[in-house]
Amino acid sequence: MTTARPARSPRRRVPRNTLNPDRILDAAVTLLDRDGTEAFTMRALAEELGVGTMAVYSHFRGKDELSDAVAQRLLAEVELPVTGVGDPGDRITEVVRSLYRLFSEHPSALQLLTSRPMRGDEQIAVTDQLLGLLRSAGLGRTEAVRAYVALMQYTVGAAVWTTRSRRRCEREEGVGERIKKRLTALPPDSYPSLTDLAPELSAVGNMGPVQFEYGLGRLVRGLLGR
Amino acid sequence: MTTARPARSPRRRVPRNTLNPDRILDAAVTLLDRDGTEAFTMRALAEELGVGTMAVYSHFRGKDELSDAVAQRLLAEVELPVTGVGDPGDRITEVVRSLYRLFSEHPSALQLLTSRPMRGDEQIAVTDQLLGLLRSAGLGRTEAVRAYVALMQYTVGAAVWTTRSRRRCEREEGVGERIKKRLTALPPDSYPSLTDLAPELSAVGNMGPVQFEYGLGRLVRGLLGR
DNA sequence: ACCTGAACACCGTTCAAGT
DNA sequence: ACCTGAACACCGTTCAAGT
Repeated sequence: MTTARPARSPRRRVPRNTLNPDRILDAAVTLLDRDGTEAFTMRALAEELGVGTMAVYSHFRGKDELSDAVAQRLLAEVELPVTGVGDPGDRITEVVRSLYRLFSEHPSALQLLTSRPMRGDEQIAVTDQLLGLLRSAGLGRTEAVRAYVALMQYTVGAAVWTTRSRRRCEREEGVGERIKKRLTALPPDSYPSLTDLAPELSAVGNMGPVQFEYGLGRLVRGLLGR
Repeated sequence: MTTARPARSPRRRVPRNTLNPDRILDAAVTLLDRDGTEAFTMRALAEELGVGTMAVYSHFRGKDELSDAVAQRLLAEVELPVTGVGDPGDRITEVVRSLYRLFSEHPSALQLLTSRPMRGDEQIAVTDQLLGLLRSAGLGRTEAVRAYVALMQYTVGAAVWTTRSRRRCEREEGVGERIKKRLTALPPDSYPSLTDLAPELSAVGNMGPVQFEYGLGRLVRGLLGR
């Protein structure tokens, strides 16, 4: 029959070989950045690509394998500073900062990267560089590993935190004002610091990078022991 | 007809008022701790409670409202040290540590707590206490707020990281050995630090609390500037 | 008021079929 | 080999109905 389907899309059979892993990954990243993790659906992805839902399965075993590949591709974007000179502390800060930038630019990458083990070459290169820098900053073997993990933990946490408060600011209007109102309405006897610092607290929402720099700087200082 | 259903459960109509918000929350936490976030389903929850799927909807508007309530209940478990004396740095460490413990004991709470804005009185009390301690440690108004956020970010990140690697250790056998093998197999010329520190790196998986203490100690030191 | 099942619009994925 | 639609077992939720 030629009766039109419920209008989903007037797509006819697409020429063969229009799809390949790269095109799929591009579309996946686009979809993820534009609509977020919960909209990252095999069906939505196929729609984005203008193909049938099952077409993607010819190139990836399933959503899990696809998600792994997306994480890989995003990690490959992290640019490592090649400059071999300079204060180790500064260079550490640089590498970690570029990781944080990745998470900020691709908020949904975060969930992908934190919800699955970090395999892959890109991750390996970053790790090796950081460990080397920490060692050359004078840390012992175990200490360097601990410091590396602490840096990763802080970065992931900062990114999760930032992403969440940014999402909130986008969704609701005038969040800062509302927070301030709620804080100043609290009983000062029970919550003296909270009411006192209401102005500073309500401003914290939209200062992701500044906040990250602050914490990272202090953490590096604490880790390197000066 | 009296033909048995496909055996889902031989449940008959349950007496009224067997359900209440508290019982539901208990079951939700149990389910979450036992089977994880992805198994936390309205249908599974109903099964756990021995009621029909829709029974829960008489007490919560939907899964979102229920999830909020679960997050609330878990936060209420955080015990705040009431001791009003002692080094501010130590007391800060104590509060943050108890937050981390909450996340460790209820891994799935983490996703709940990070995926939605922290509203609720429990969160407020923790925040006020930390801000007060940071101020009494000599930090300025803005600095105290920044330090508070940095501490939260580190805690969330550490919890996410720990949870993930623990899940991985549970799922797969002998992860440490496998990681070590993979690391020592890498070309030492390209990744000198990684291959050199293979023993320390492969041991990092199962030392959550120790690692957390290390990073937290250094972060606090950096934040308080000594 | 509280609990029920059927039904709806989603999801990932299997499978047999088209080209 | 690559792409297709139908179908299956899930999901959250609406709705009319039972008690």
